[in-house]
Amino acid sequence: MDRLSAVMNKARYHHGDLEAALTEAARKLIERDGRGQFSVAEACKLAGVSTAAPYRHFRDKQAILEAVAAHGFDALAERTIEARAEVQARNGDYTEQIAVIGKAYVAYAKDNPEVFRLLFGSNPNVKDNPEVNIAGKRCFGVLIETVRQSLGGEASVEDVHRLAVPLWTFVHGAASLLIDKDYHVAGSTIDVDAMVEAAAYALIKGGFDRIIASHDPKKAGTC
Amino acid sequence: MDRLSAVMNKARYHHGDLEAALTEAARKLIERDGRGQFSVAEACKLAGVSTAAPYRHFRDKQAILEAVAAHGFDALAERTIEARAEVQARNGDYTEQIAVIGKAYVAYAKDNPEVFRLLFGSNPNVKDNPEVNIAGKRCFGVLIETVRQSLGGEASVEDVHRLAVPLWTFVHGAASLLIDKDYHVAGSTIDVDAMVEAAAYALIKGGFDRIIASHDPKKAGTC
DNA sequence: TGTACATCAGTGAACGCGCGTTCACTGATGTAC
DNA sequence: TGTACATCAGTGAACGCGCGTTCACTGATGTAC
Repeated sequence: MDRLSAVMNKARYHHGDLEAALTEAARKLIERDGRGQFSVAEACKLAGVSTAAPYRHFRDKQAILEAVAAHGFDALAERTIEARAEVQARNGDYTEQIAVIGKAYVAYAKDNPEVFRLLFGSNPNVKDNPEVNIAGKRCFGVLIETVRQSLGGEASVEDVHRLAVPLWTFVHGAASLLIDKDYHVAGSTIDVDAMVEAAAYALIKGGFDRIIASHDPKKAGTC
Repeated sequence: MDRLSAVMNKARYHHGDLEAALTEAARKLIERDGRGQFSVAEACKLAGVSTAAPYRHFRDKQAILEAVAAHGFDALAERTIEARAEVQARNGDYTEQIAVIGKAYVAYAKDNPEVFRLLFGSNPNVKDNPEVNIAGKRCFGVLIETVRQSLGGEASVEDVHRLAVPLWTFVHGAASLLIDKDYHVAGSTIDVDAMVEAAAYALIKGGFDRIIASHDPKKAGTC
């Protein structure tokens, strides 16, 4: 009885890991209503605490969003690594590894569209947070690493980026247009997975390096 | 004096074209603060009318956003058409026309990032509005038309889409990553224009059709 | 083992704020005669 | 040309609402003796 009531009081009073619980509640609500509709009060209701409780663990609302974003980047990185590992176990084809990373990226966006928007969109800009920024770099690093291996050990950082950035660009465009339902204007059904795979082959083998190398990367520099 | 005071009274009282003035004010504010921060009250202040005035011309706040979006699609279509016309005047190279449409798309996004997000993002979904939807289709039609010409008169709708959709996908990814400052994680400077041009050539000439044709568009259909 | 006390994660009520929208109204405009 | 009147685009004040955040507080936990 003493022990039981102690446990129940603990359950009622000291949450144990309210920080994690609130982050998860926030993630769920963002995914349900969109990041623009997310409110601290609702996250509190879902976590079963008062509206003042979060401020023991988070600076403000923005800090909660940043925690969700950091976890989101971790989850995205994990999915691409897992997808690549499956291909690695079967064979050593780097192009296939790159294609499967792209498909995993799109699949993550499809499964978590609102968190995906939080990760890559802006306003509020969650990427200024150092932890989020590091998690994002780690994410990009999965592709970078694979592209480097595909080009062989002697490839420079610039060479790796020259291929990795367009690959990312295509895959990100596919994920964005898919979750934002923009492909609807095309009016026809689109097999995004097949398209991503085809684009990976086209960009890698379709002479992309040759063509982009003929341009001076310093003229008209944007971004 | 009678005439002058009449003009001044008119200026003070009957706006003339408050609908257009409010739409423009909304566009400016969205571009300045982001669509999430846009408020009807601020648009009224900028247009110099009371907060009740908009409801003579717009159903609600959402309707104002829809008006901005319809204009945005028109402006985007105009920019791509203009860019294409310049190339058409010089030569008949369809690949160059396609590339320049892509660069115009990215340039529009760079110049109007928040309106671009309004056009292609979601929440609130402005694309359900018929006028916005039609304007969006007209926009996509510029690329479709050019791709059709590049493939020759006998190309089917499916063939045209098979090439146009990946081209759009790449360009949209470039625009998104650029305005959302996501290329920052790459850490290196990126010449987006050169990349878009190179990708257009790679996707058109790099065997894209051949590869994507080897996949069954009906299996694992997404979107 | 028992007691006193510092710590700290919660509560519940309240705040100030900005928002979208509505209301009864006012006065300028256009038209019929 | 002048007058009466319907129309309609504005005003100004107010509403109800949900929000992020703060406050003094309470009571459970962990520790020193």
